Amino acid sequence: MSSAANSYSPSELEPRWQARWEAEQCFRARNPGQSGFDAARPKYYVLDMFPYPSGSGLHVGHAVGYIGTDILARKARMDGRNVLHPMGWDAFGLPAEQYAIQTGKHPRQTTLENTANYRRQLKAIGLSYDWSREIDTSDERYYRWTQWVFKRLFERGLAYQAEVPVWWCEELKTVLANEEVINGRSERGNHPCVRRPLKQWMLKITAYAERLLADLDLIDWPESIKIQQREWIGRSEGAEIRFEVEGVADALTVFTTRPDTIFGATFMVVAPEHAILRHCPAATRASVEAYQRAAAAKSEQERGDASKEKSGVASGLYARNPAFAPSDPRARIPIWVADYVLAGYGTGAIMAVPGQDERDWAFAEKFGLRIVRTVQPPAGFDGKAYVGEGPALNSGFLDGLGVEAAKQRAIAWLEESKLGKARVTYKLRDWLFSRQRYWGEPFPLLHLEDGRTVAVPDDALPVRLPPMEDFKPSSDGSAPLARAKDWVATTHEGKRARRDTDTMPGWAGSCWYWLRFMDPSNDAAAWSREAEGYWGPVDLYVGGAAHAVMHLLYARFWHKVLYDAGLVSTKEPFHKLFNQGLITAFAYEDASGRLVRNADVEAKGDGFVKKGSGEPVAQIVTKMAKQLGNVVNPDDIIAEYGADTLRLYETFMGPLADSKPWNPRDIPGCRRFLDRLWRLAVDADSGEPLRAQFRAGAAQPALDGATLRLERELARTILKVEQACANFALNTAVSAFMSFLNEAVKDAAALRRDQLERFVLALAPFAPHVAEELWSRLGHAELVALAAWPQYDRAHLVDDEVEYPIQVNGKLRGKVVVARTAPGEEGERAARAVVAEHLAGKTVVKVVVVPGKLVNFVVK
RNA sequence: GGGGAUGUGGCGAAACCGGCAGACGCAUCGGACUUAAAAUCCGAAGCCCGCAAGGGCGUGCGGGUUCGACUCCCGCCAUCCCCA
Repeated sequence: MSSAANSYSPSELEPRWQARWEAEQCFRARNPGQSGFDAARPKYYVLDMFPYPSGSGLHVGHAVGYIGTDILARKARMDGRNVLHPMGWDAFGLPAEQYAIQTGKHPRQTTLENTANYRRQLKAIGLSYDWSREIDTSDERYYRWTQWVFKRLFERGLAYQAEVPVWWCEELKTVLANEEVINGRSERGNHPCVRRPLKQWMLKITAYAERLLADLDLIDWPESIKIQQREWIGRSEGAEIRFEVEGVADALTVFTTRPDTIFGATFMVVAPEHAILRHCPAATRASVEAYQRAAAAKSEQERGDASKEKSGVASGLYARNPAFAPSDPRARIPIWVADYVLAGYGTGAIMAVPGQDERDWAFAEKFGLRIVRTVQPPAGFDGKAYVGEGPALNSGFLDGLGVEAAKQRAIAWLEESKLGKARVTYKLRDWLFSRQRYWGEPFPLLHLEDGRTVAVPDDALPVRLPPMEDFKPSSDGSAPLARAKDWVATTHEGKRARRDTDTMPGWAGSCWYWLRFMDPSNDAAAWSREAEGYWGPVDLYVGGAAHAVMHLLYARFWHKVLYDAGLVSTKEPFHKLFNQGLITAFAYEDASGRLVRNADVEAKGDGFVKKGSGEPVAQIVTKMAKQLGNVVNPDDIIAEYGADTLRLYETFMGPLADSKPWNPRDIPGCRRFLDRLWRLAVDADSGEPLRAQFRAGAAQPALDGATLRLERELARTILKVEQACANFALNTAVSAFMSFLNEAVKDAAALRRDQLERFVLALAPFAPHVAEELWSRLGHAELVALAAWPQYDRAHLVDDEVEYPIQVNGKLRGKVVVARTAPGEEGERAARAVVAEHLAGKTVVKVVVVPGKLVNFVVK
C-alpha cells in the first residue's frame, strides 16, 4: 500500500503546473521589438486549424491533432526556437444561429459560453498555447479586420454581384445553404427544395486559378492534397467555338477539349438554364419549359451522374456546324436540352461528338441521333464511343492526323476563319460569398440611390451586426438584416444610402486568421508588416483532411490577393501541411441493425450484450457522433487518468495521419507507464521527494556494465524521439520511452541521476506535467518547458558486436554474432558454420553479404 | 458519380532506402507476493502439425520482378473518408 501523500497524483499536480505556466506566461511568444524578443533564435509558427466552438464541447478526436502540434511546439521551444503556437475560435456560422432560432438565446451569448468551455478543456489538456493571442472571429475587434480584408478584394474588382441559383425551400420559406440540403430536400424537416436565382455576392477566385495551381509546387504539402486541389481547379485546354443558330441572332458558343472532333459534332446540347432557349419555337416550348422545371429540383451531382439514364428534350432549334459548307446537309444539327450539361461550367453548351464521347454516345443512342466516328479506333475495338489515340477520319482537312496534331490544326483553322479560338477553362467556379443569414460578418458596403455600390471607409469599420431578437430569414428570401430598418438606412457623403444586408459565409473568418495571430491586439492595422515579415509563413499547419479543398483553397486565394496588394510578403500562407486522421469509436448494433448506446452495452465473455436483457450486440467502428452515444469527452479521461495519460494515449494510438479507433481498454497501459516512471524516481512510502540515489550529490554508478547499457539505450531513445518528431511518427516515440523505462526498471540501481534527468527532458513535450514535477523534484527551479533538449554521445549509438541473421535461399536458418570490426570473410566463415546442415549436399551458387544487415546463401 | 486513402496476430500497431515480420501497448494464459483480492513483479504467446526437437504456412486476393518483397510493378477484392 503506497502512502497517498507521495504517490503519483495527476489530479493534484496537473492543475498546479498549469497554474504555474499561466502565472509565468512561459508560452508567450514575443514579436520583434517587444521586450524579451530574442532575434538570434529561429522562428517556428505551428498552427492548428481553429475549431468551431460547438455546444457539445471538444471531444478526443479534436484533441489528437492539438496534442500532436503541442508536442512539436514544446519540442521546438526546447530546441531553442521562438515558437508561435496560438489558438482561437471560428465562431460565426449556422449552428449558433439555428440554436438561437430554436431557443431565442443570442448567438453572441452561446458563443461566449462555448468558447469558455473550449478554452477550459484545452487548458486542462496542458496545451502550450499563447493565450494572450486568442481570437474570436465573431468578435467585432476581429471581424472589423475581416471586413477590411474583404475591402481589399472589393477594391481589386474581385467581388461582384450576380444572379446565381441558390437553394430555396418553399415550405420553410427560406434560402438554404448547400450543407443544409441533402438530395434536394431540406436537412431539417425533409421538405423539397429547388434552386432559384437570387442576387448574390461572388468572389472571383477563378482569376487566381492558374496561380493557385502553379504555386502548389512551392509548398510542402501531402501529394494527395495537392492532387485534390488540382482536381478541384480542373484546368483543361481546348477551344471555344461559335455555332450559328438558324433564325437567331446570337451564336451559340461552346467550349471543347476536342476541337479535333468538330466534324463529328452531329448535335448540340445546352443546359436547361441556357438563354438561347428563349428562342424555342412554339411547337417545343411546352416540353422545354417542363424539362426546365424538373431540372431545377435536381442537384448538380444528380444531374452530372453518368450512371443515370440520360434525359433530354429537343429544343426545336438548329445550329450550323461550321466545319461543313452551309449547303452541306451535314451542317444542319439539332440543339437538344439536357441537364447533364451544367449552366455554370464552360459556356453551358456543348457540341456533342458521340463518336468520341461516352455520354454523347449514350445520349445519341437513346434519342436516335446521328453518330459519326472521326477518330479511327484500333483494329478489334468493339466498344461504342472511342476516346483514345488514333488518326482522324471523316474529317476533311484533318484526316490522318493524330489527336494532338489534329487539335492544333483545328485551333489554327478556327482562329484563321474567326470561328473560335484556343482557350483554357477551369472547373473551378467563382465563389458564392453571401448568405441571407444573421450570424456572420456584415458586408462593409453601401448601396446608393444612384445605383452605385461603395465600400464603407476603413475608419468607419467595423460595420457591427445590429442587435436583433429574431434571426429567421424572411419568407421573400431576403436576409434577416433587412428587417433592421434603422441599421439599413444610413448616409454616405451626405446622401441617403442602404447597407448591404447579406453576411459573409462561415469561411470568411478563417481566410486570414493566421495573419491576425501574428499581431492580434493591433488596433491600428490587421497586422503589422514587421510581425508578418517575421512570423510568416506558417511553418506547420495541422488539421483534418476534411478541409483538403475548400478552406485551404479559399485561404490560399485570399493570401495571394493580399500578396498582390503588397500586404503580405509570401506567396503562400502555409509552408508545410499535415492532415491528422479521424478518431473513430466503437458503437453497437443489435440483431436488427439498430444502434444501441454505448452506455447500455457491457462486455460479456468475448462479446458484448445489452445491459439488462443480455441480448447480444455487435461491435462496429464508426465516427463519433452524439446520436450514437459514443462521443468521448477528454474531461472524463482527465478526471479518471490525468491529462498526461490522455496525451500519451492519443499519441500512442497510432500515426497522427491515420484514422484509428478509440479503445478505452488501452488507456490504462499509458497510465501504468507513468506510474512505473514515478515509482522508479520516487519512493511513495518515504515521504522524500526523490529516491536517495537520484538526489543531487548522491554517489553515482560508474559508466560501465548495466549503466553503460542504459546509457546506450537512452541515446537510442533520444535519437528515436527526435526522428519521431521529424517524421510525425509520435506513436513510435512513446514506444521508445516505454522500452527504455522497461530496461531502466530492470536495472534501477544502475541508473544514474543524469540519465533520469535526460529521460525526463525528452519526455517533457509528451507528458509535460509529470515531467515538470520530476524535474522540480530533481532540484531544478526553472521550468522543464523552457529547458534545453537533452544531448547524447553518438558513439553510444553503435554496438561493439553485430548480430547477423543467416538465410539460406531467403529463409532464416540461424544467427551469428561477430565483432563490429570483424572482416567480411570471418563473418562468412562463421555464418557457414551456423547453417552447415542446411548447406550439406547442396551447391552454394551465390553468397549475398549485406554489411550490417545479413548473410544469404543461395543454394541448389 | 468523381476524388483521396487504408488493408499486418484476438485488438491498437512497429518494421529507416528491398534485408530477422509482429518492437511497444492492450486483452489472454501461467507463476510470485497476499489470509484473499486489487495493485505490483516475473514469464508465455502469429497460425497449423508435433509430447518435444523440429517442420510447414503466414502482412486482403491473384500474378510478376529479385538472392531476398509488408515494402517495387500489373490486375482484382474489401473498407473508410471527402466533394457533390
